[in-house]
Amino acid sequence: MSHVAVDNVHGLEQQLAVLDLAAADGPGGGSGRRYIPPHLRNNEVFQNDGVGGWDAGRNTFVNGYHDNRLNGAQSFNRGPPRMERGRGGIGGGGYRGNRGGAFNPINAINPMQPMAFGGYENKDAGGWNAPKEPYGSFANNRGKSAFFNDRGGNANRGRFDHWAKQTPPNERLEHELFSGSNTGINFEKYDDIPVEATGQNVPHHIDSFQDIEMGDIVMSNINLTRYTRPTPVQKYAIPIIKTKRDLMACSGKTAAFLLPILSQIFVEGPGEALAAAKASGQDNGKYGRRKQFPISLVLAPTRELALQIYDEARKFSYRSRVRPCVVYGGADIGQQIRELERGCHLLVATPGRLVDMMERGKIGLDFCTYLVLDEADRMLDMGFEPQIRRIVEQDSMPPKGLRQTMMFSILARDFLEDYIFLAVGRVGSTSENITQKVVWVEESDKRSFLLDLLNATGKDSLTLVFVETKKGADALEDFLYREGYACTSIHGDRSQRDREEALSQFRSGRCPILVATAVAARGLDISNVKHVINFDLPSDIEEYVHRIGRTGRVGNLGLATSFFNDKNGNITKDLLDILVEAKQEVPSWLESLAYEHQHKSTTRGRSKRFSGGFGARDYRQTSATNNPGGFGGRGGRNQSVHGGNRGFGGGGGFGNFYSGDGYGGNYSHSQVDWWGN
DNA sequence: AAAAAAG
Repeated sequence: MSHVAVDNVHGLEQQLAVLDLAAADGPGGGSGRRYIPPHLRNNEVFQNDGVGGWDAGRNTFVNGYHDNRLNGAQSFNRGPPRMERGRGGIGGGGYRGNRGGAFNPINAINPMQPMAFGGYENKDAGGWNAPKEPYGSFANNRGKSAFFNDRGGNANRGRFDHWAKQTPPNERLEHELFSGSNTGINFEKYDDIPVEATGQNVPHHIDSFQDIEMGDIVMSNINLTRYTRPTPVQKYAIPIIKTKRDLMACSGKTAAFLLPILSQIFVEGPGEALAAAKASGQDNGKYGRRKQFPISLVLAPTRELALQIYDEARKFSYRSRVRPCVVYGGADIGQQIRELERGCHLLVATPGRLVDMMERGKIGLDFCTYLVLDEADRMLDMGFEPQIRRIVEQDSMPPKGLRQTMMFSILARDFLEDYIFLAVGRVGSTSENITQKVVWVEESDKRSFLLDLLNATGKDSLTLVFVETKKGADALEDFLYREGYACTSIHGDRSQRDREEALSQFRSGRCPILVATAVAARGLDISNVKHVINFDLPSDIEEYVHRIGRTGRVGNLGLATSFFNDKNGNITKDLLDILVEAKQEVPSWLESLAYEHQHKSTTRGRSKRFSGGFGARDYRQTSATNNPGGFGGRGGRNQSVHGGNRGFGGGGGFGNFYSGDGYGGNYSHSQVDWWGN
């Protein structure tokens, strides 16, 4: 049980200190001279249309949600969601509420600053624009009273400020949540990671968690998790999200979005969502009781990842009134429904189960103003597009611009509005803290080669073995088991219970060898994986990068060994690129193979997802065209720009994204996978 | 010739 003194002295001065107020042309500025990456150019915000998004409907807010749901077409009339209200800044508009205002020089002042003038004099804007920062010095009372006045006398509304107060500690829960600590993290490595943010009015990044006011609850939980300093993504993402901007980032640690979202929820309270949930509780509809209206939704591609995010959310919402929930397939839905019914403010979900829940009337997204798509590219690859559109666009979720959307991948800008693009160099993928080895191993030799590797590995270090098929995973696990190794496996044909059991046995070290399919490649954060073995190489380089990213986490050293043979021709070139980029040893045979392969294959098609209307192609085509400055391109080398998660070379800056030598030659990724998809 | 996710 630890007590954390949160030093509120940091408030405004600290924030001002980190703001680059003087530099209108700097990262915080909005000068027209600033480079606007092509993927942002068509954004309506830059077209100065001066039409205020929901302004038209602003006065028609009717202090309730029932009305809105009946006339779905007029969703703008439901009144601005929470995030719009405090949008403040000076000069009234607030960033999104006044699109033309993006070019107003006054907005060059960083919106992160909790300014309290502006919204007040404007009667019309009053309630929404008045900051309600309980932490911001002078914003306090005025902001709140304006808020209350505007809302009328709904009793529920008045309670929101309690959400910023810590609830009493619970020793047992605290131990459960925080005892598995992260140890041995080499944070120094982080400081080398380059980050580039593009977009209008990019808030200044923070250098420590104390640099931005996140409130007692969040700060206390940060301390309990022993996160000493923010990762590069967090340094940038936290202020961006706190200033209510949409965000697209190549990679993200869960905390990069959870911390600022929770912090905002604590500040702003449940708003309509609470009222709606309460009303729903009294309304025994067709499907029974209680529809929940989460304030924030996090979508993830795999069940295990959803679970992991949920676990993090539980930590960061400890001692608060926010109740996180998770829903995913393969588990008892009744149990999940009962959990939901106990209250759900932040929902983590896999798409399929969420749609199910929505259809059962258990979840309403009407007041979901924070949407996170984790591993969005992966979800689209996996064919979740219809379900995601169903969730995001074809139901009651506030439209973009009225909600805040954070996406960790570079696809699907359909869902974003006036966003900031964060390009973050990777830690622990192709960076130098992973030693990547590629060895030529014929199919028939793989097993014995694997045994050699396992024998050479220390008994207590974790080894993750990737195979390409579920069948292959079972077979290899059997084999290893018969050979006397403590191992387990995870793949999509195993029951959810077995999957979770396998993961926990692996994590705990009871089974230090895990044989896995792609299900375990992304996002899973298992500390202490010393060795990733690609028993079968994937056909997609992105998948490769994610797999090896399971080792060398958070600055630790890791080893990745890949078995290569003539079945892996399709990945040769990209693999070579990755090795070079990460300054790894390149076997000479791989180099010559890549050369041959390049001259063999002539026309390459595009994979499905490039034609999916998500703007992905636009981005990819253009992303390599310009170097926004500061991170010199590498010129000459033909880097693949494929895949948002292929950040930037370990120490090499931003070469492969903004190669500076034009689009054409950079587009080298094999667009057709092994199965011609 | 596959994996993932709803059941």
